[in-house]
Amino acid sequence: MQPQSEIRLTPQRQVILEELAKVKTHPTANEVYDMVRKRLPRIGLGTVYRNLELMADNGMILKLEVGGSQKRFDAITNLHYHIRCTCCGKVDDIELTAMPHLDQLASDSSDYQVVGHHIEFSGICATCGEAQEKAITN
Amino acid sequence: MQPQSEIRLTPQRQVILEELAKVKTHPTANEVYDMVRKRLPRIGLGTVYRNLELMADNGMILKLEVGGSQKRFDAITNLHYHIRCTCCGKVDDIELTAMPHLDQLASDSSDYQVVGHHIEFSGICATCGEAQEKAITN
DNA sequence: CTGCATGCAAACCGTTTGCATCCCC
DNA sequence: GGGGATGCAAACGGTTTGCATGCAG
Repeated sequence: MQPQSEIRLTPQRQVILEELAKVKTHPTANEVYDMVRKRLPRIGLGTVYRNLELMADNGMILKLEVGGSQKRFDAITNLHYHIRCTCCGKVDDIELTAMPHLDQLASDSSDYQVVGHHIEFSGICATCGEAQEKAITN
Repeated sequence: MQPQSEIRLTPQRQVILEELAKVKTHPTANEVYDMVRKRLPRIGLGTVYRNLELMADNGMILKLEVGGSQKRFDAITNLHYHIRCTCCGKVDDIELTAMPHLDQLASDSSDYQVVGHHIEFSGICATCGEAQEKAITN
């Protein structure tokens, strides 16, 4: 997770990093692409994918492999957990103290070299919940 | 999670269910397809996808939305956790007592209606670990 | 007879990759 | 001038879907 090797901070990479740090959501690669494109209209989608991947490998950002078909990215790299709306797919942080000791338990009860864990809650977000209620009362 | 509506148990569905129950791994849709095809050579991949989805909606099986690009399916539907090999993608069960109370905590600290959670460990499985060591000592 | 289920193939979507060009060192 | 980075477009892998046919109730 620590930097493997210093990577050159090209304008594209810098903008990707800045835009990612700017939001508290956990955008997909495509959403990052849209954000970045406003500042660098000629950037290619491939470049965004390549650099997100690269920066995740370097520990500069976090690649969230959550449920749903798309990967999401996070500028906050310390251990924290997420909740995903099963309705709209939105992903939010969950304020829950990290439980790094779980890794030890998992290590004891398996023949894996455990490197980490992630907890993903699922639920209905406030927005989708309201929409549902409206649909029912109609 | 409880059965929404009884679904008809066609031969295809029965075979899918049986084959899924037979293995302790967590096969992808394609792996299920391969298993089922040995008994029903003319079954279509679309049918497998449609029925896995349907049976998951009915709570008859579990759809695992773990990291990696593919969904996996599990005949064991009670709450339990998993570990995924970051090297080969294999998914195993982790013997760790379920912590259903986490849902309450998440509920308290968010504006979601929490419906559940899943813990996914990541690590290197025994097979991949050995392969790595061999590669180094060579 | 009607409707759901199937097999098949084409479409789809997110992601990756090959390649020619560009730019920094 | 050389090696990595980029833009672009084509390829890819997993999944979904439309449609004609089949079969159970």
